[in-house]
Amino acid sequence: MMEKAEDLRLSLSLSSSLAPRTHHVDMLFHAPAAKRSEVVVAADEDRAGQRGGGSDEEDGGCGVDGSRKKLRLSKDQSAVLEGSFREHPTLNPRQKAALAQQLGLRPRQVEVWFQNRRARTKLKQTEVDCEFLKRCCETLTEENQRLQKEVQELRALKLVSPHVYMNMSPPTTLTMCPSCERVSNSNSNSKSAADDRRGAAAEGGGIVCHRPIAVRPQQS
DNA sequence: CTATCTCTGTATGTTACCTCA
DNA sequence: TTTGAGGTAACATACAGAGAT
Repeated sequence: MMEKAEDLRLSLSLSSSLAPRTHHVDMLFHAPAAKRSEVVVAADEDRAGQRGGGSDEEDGGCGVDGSRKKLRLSKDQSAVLEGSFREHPTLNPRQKAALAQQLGLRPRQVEVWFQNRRARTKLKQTEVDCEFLKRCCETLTEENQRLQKEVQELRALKLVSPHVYMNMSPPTTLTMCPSCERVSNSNSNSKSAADDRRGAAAEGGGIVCHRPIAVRPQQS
């Protein structure tokens, strides 16, 4: 694509003329050849853009001193870009060029806008996901506290009045097979939760697969 | 067919600039 | 007028995939 030795020298001099950006130079030394040429092309493209007398030459790209001037996109430009993004979050080269021409921007600017827009979208989604997981966590914590409390109450009841304990209805809406750890709703199947408990107790610890029993504190 | 190289596009993180309270 | 925070355009870097050799 390019003459690499010349390019490397050129890019080094260009980068040193830019604002202090040490790893730019580092990258030119450490990146594979393909990356170096890519960087050079991108840099040249931008400079060509500002030199080239495009419609945005006053505000696009970097100034002659290497400081980068930031273009503020107009409301109309943003609206068009937004609309385009909604239709397709990624652009093919033709769409990019067409959009750039329509908006009076350089294709590179359109490309950058789409990159940043995708990043913003992803960030927003991450925030939403994070909120959702936080709520899940809170719900589970509450549930856990509720169940712990229930366990304590049952332990106390078992000590005070074992007969009541053995004949009471299932204490929770959730049941779990202790061996396979499947959870299901109770109250719907077994003829008697007390039977289950007795059965489990009879089998010395209650390992009865697929036979839902109420979650119980371990016997001590 | 496989390995390697090159190019291109995308994702992600960072920097610099602008606006506004 | 100054200043700090937030938004965002521009840039840096790593990586993946496709095509060529």
